[in-house]
Amino acid sequence: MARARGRQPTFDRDEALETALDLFWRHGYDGVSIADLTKAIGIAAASLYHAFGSKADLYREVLRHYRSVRIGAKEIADATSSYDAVRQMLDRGIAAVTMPGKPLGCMVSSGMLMTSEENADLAAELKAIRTASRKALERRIARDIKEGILPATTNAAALARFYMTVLQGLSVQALDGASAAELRLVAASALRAWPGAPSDLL
Amino acid sequence: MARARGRQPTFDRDEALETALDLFWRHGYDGVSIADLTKAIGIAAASLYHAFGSKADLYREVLRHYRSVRIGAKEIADATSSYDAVRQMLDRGIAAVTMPGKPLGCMVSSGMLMTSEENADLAAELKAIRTASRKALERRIARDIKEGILPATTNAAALARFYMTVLQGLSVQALDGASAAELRLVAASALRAWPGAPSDLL
DNA sequence: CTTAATGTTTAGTGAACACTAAACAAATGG
DNA sequence: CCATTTGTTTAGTGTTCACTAAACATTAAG
Repeated sequence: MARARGRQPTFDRDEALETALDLFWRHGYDGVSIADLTKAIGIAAASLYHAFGSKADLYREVLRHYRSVRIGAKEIADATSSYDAVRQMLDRGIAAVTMPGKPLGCMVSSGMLMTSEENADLAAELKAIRTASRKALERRIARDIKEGILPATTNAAALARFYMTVLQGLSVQALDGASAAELRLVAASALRAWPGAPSDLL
Repeated sequence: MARARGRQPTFDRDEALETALDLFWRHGYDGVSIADLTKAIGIAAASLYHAFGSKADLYREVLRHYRSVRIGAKEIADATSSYDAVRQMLDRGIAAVTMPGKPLGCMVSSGMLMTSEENADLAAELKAIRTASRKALERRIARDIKEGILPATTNAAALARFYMTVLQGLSVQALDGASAAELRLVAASALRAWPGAPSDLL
């Protein structure tokens, strides 16, 4: 496999994606302009379009890169138990929304929640990602119910939705300045609602 | 008190605020343009500026109107118990984010979470509202601890933050299409984490 | 009726928006 | 060297952005 034929790019595509990730993560899709991106990356607008297609396509690629580093449907399905899946999801979620040197919050949990109709397609893609995670958790919980690990009276859909609710709320809390330690206490509270979790009083 | 001196407005100011509320609620601050507002209200841009000052000022007034109809720091402080405050907060929150005929989600919980730096001041005002609610709940819980209603080992700050986290997550879930009934099950799960709540297994 | 006050409209401001045509630059293959 | 391929730049496109100056319209006070 020889080198590509034409002129070589003057910028590192992965570095540019990281730069775009930082901007989109920090300011959201609407809050970042093409001018912001080209200035931060250090290229002309035409180069950015040549490399990434459009602003929406760049956002999609940034989002794919962002998601590849964190826990998703696959990790949930592969967890040793649904309780462990939830614990891991919350732990990793907290780490993700409070990473030092990175923007606060989560691009998926807090991204494009309210946006114009012209960006409705991108918002729908984010919503689909959130829904897929919830469904994966629901399936993992249902499996534990079928295997008798969780009581038969457990409502898998409701329990999965509850922990997704907490996860999404954690992103808002991080954006409002909560530390990882404070969020771990929140996660601990949430885990007290797990079916069969010990009550500390009475 | 006689009538005002000059020409009478041709539009109802409260109706205009309601229209602006619907737009901002549905599409967020960035997702609504002055052109959107003037078209929906049915007035020229100059009239809107004459009546409301600026887009940011209009948003502030819309937000004040929006908040006046829902539970805030005062209702939390006046609740008969911190548990009741939390239960009411979740119940009313669910009703607010799933009101038929109204936009989904909550302007405060899901508003301006990621925005450009030029709107950082508005985002900070929303953050301040969220923080004030959390602090009010924390004080209400601390009072119940001091009065012996809650165990002395209870962490008021952590518990308040947990239920604010759930409340903010509920808004995302509503935006993603969850029904009020589904969200009530989420709230029920969350209340199982209350100190001394009965565990349904062992 | 005149004056003052207030709200309206038309018609615009300059700036920023996402995006692109066209020419130039640098690389490989023959 | 020449052709081809690819990425670059400059210099724009038309549109939309939030916002406003100035003239006109309607009201009450004097």
